[in-house]
Amino acid sequence: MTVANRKQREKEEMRELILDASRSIFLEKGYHQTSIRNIAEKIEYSPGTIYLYFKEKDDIFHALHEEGFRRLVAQMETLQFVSDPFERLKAMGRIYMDFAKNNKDFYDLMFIMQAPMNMEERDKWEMGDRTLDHLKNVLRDCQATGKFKGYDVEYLSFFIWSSMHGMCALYCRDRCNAYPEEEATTLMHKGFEIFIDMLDKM
Amino acid sequence: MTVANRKQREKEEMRELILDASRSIFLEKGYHQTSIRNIAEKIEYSPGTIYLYFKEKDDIFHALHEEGFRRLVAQMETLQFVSDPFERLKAMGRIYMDFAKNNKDFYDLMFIMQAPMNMEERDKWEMGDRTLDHLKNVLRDCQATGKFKGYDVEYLSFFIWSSMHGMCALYCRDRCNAYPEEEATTLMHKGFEIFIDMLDKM
DNA sequence: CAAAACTACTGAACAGTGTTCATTTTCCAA
DNA sequence: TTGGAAAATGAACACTGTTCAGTAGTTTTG
Repeated sequence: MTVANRKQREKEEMRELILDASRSIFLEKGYHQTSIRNIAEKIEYSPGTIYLYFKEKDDIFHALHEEGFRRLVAQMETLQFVSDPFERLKAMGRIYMDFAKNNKDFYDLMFIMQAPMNMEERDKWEMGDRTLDHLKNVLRDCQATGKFKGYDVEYLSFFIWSSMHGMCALYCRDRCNAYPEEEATTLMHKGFEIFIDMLDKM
Repeated sequence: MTVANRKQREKEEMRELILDASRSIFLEKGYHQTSIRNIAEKIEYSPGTIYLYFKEKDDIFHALHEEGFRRLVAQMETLQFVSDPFERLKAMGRIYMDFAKNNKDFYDLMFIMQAPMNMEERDKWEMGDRTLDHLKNVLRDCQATGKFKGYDVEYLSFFIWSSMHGMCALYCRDRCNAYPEEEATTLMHKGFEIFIDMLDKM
């Protein structure tokens, strides 16, 4: 049994080794430079070996994608200390946007790229679902205080997520250049302010 | 002179031929299947020939990207018949969203992909700028009627664009699957309704 | 302990990618 | 008709993801 256990653990360690290498290349040189051969070279194994631990390249990115969600969920942890529902919603938005600003590549991988989405249906979005459920719950809490009365939480959550994602996606994909006079982060900050203002008046 | 003219015209025709082939492969099989060799085969020329008309592959996608903007601007034409500024803003949003729904791949190319953005600075976004200016003008018209009082048009336009883009981007990149119970187009429609509702109360 | 079985790993091979460039073909004016 | 310019070619280069026959190392069995 102990042998099987060690094997199991070694398998896990190897996966982690591959993921570490992949993450570091991905964050340093971007998605397209993160090739199987580059990863293999970094961990000093042959390219074929990687396929003994991941079915295909996108599997690696799916794993990193999940890691991204774990990071985001971790950032959201502090929300439990914000008692007022609407304040919690605002804080949630701020955390979401800061995450995109500080983890551009992870955000891209999680919410924009197709690569990690080409998976079997199972646990495709387990982590994403958790975050979304979190948002829906905050909205329901808001509704309990009389805010957002009459709105369907499904659609309202989609709209709020979209508004935040829109700013983050324009940021990640360099469309903020459409405002050459403005700093991208300023646009996001001011955009967020307007959004909050708007939700307030709702 | 006539010979030079013809040469010029033939050059233009060849570019158009390449773009037609590229567009048809792009719309049928997606970005990654649109390879130089596939395009070359379709127009029955060798791969090298394409480089006599486009400096690099992304040049082709930049051209298609601009074509997308011309299509969108064409759709926006009808807006001139909507006299009320706020109604015009709403109509603009509807047109924008319908464009994304009906031209998913073009929308992706225009607002999400990096490919056509890797260009020299010149005329990178000439068409995009025009659309954005259009939005800003509509917002200024709204302000002239007392709506959106006190908001900076720069930031307000960014926020409004972001909200619309967010829904369209989640749609294009299959993140609407986060709502397995809902049809993606329903989400967009309902999301847009909430957005309008919100702008109304602003 | 030796042989057989199993596992981990390799790296060449396949089919594809964007891009370049010496060579050939085509065109047109003198 | 000929010579020079313009246009087109396709092989070559350096990559990509992925597969798989073969090898090396470890474990189990006789």
